[in-house]
Amino acid sequence: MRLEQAARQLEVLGNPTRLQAYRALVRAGPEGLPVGRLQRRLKVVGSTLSHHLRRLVATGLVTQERRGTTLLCRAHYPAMAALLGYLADECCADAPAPAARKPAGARAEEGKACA
Amino acid sequence: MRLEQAARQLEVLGNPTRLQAYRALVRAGPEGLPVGRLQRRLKVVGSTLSHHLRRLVATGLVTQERRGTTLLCRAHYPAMAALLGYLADECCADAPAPAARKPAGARAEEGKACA
DNA sequence: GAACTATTTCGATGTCCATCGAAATAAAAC
DNA sequence: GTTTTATTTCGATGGACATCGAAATAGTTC
Repeated sequence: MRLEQAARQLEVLGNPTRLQAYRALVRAGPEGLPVGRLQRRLKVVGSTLSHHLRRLVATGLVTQERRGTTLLCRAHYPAMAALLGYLADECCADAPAPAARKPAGARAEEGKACA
Repeated sequence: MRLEQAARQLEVLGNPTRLQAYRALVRAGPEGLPVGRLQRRLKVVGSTLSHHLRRLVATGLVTQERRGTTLLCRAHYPAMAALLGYLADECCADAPAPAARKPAGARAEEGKACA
């Protein structure tokens, strides 16, 4: 059921407002950004942003940490790496080898169209 | 408005059935798969699969080509690469350099957390 | 052109989601 | 403890989507 998890994360990233927020966090790096700064940057109503951040956190793409009165948000990079890997890995895994037989134990590298 | 395009593609991939179909095509490699084979593999009603494929094609993630009576579907790898790049690129671009000043013209490589 | 296979379009149904404003909570400052 | 700032929860609204079965279309074969 790994597919379900990936689909959930992709769906969460598939909303323009959420994608914008997530990208801002990715750009911000390990220091992250507080909710308020995100809100001002994206020009979105607070309650709406809160809703979106909740979904990002729920799927493991973003983490939050209290910092006094503000809430610090950070992109969770391992989750991003896993998701990208899920999409890119096994590319052409089922493709018939163009000419040569794949040697046993070797990953099919020939014909990789998504290099 | 490149963000809108990326969000649309992510949202399209964010449905389990569609993600399954897309992954099957990615695995299949450049040869692609006909609709009927996808249908049997995913065990999904024909009309539903047709609906999903239409969305994958509409966002440029999949291409189709008539092959006699069957319709051949292929993952469009440049689109996938562009989407993955959109997510991964500019990681930490806004992050303050930890110690050294970034030399002018050089991309901030230090602190890249998503390597 | 009739029969057959492959795929799509249509119409209907139920569900989930984005967005907002107002009110509620959390934490700090005074 | 009251004021102030930061963020969330609540409730409502309008719109989009997934799924299905039945009927329609495209293309092949006889």
